Amino acid sequence: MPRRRCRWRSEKWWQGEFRGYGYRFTIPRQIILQVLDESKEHLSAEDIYLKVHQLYPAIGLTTVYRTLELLVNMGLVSKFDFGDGRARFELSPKTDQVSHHHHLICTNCGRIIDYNDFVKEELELIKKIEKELARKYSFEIKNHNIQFYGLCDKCSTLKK
Amino acid sequence: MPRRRCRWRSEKWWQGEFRGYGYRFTIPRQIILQVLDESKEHLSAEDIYLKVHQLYPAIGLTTVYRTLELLVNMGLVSKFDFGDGRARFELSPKTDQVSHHHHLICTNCGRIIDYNDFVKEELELIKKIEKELARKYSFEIKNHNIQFYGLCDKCSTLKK
DNA sequence: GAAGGTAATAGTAATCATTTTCAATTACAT
DNA sequence: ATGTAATTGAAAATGATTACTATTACCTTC
Ligand SMILES: [Mn+2]
Ligand SMILES: [Mn+2]
Ligand SMILES: [Zn+2]
Ligand SMILES: [Zn+2]
Repeated sequence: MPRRRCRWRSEKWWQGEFRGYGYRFTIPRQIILQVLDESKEHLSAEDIYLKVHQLYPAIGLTTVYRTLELLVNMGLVSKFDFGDGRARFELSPKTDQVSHHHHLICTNCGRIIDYNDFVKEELELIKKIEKELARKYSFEIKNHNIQFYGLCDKCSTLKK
Repeated sequence: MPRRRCRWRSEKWWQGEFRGYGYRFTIPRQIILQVLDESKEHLSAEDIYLKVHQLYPAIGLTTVYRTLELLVNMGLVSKFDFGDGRARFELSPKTDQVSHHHHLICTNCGRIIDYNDFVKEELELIKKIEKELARKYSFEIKNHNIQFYGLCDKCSTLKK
């Protein structure tokens, strides 16, 4: 019978990331990562704050913003703008079970659909583009953002 | 010798668009379009306001915002978010001499590079994706947004 | 061409996501 | 256990965008 390590909050692998960067692995940071890890949605800073607040009411909104910025810089979290005036966050693909995907955004109801059907082909093209642009513009690509805007099934039929 | 039509402000073709929609082609709208037409940059609402203000000081910032929203809805203008907290605008590709292009964004200095080297290939892939996603998710794609983040030549060498 | 009705406008105030400030607390190497 | 720099939370500031309201421009009808 495997001995279960006694731990109040699960010690995910990313604790090591923090140490590597010389950052402290504090309770707010743990909780915020936990919340991100447990959600499949595209949470805003305030969404995250509210969930965090349930687990640990002492944590302030400012800390959520600060931590998210840190996590984005560390590459653990991706930040998106879906056009509704607030930033959205999700755990980065490499981070976990989450696979690399892109987004469909309904401009009517705001629904976000993750898709990764074509991500492989997209990534191939991107890799090619990346090389050429690096040569032509001496531009060092670190990241990309691909999203499609339109109408989801419900909104599409509704408009007819 | 071609007779030059006497006109104070050039009557661009988009005047027709307005009438088609049942909108008035007012002076603020003309000036704002003119400013967009004459600029190759990616202007924020305030950038536009300042330029407009030089030509026609009576026009207010609110009108700039309202007009931009209208123009975006009409499809004459494209709105972008390059991550610096303010929206950026440019005349839509179909509109004019402007060709369809995508953007490279330097995350260090904020420089924006237009490129259209691969846009053709990208658009082919997009068209394909579009069809499949429309089938699979019943999602009606109207628009897309592709941008690359990284370091421009200057910032790239600076960091070494 | 004048009156009436509606769309559009300018200036102001309000909103709201995000940052900044700063004193108090905490993690953690010693 | 202690010292110290990193981190935090509350409050205030910021800054882009939007809402409100009175005024104006434009178009239609007489
Ligand atoms: Mn997603
Ligand atoms: Mn451009
Ligand atoms: Zn929808
Ligand atoms: Zn740069």
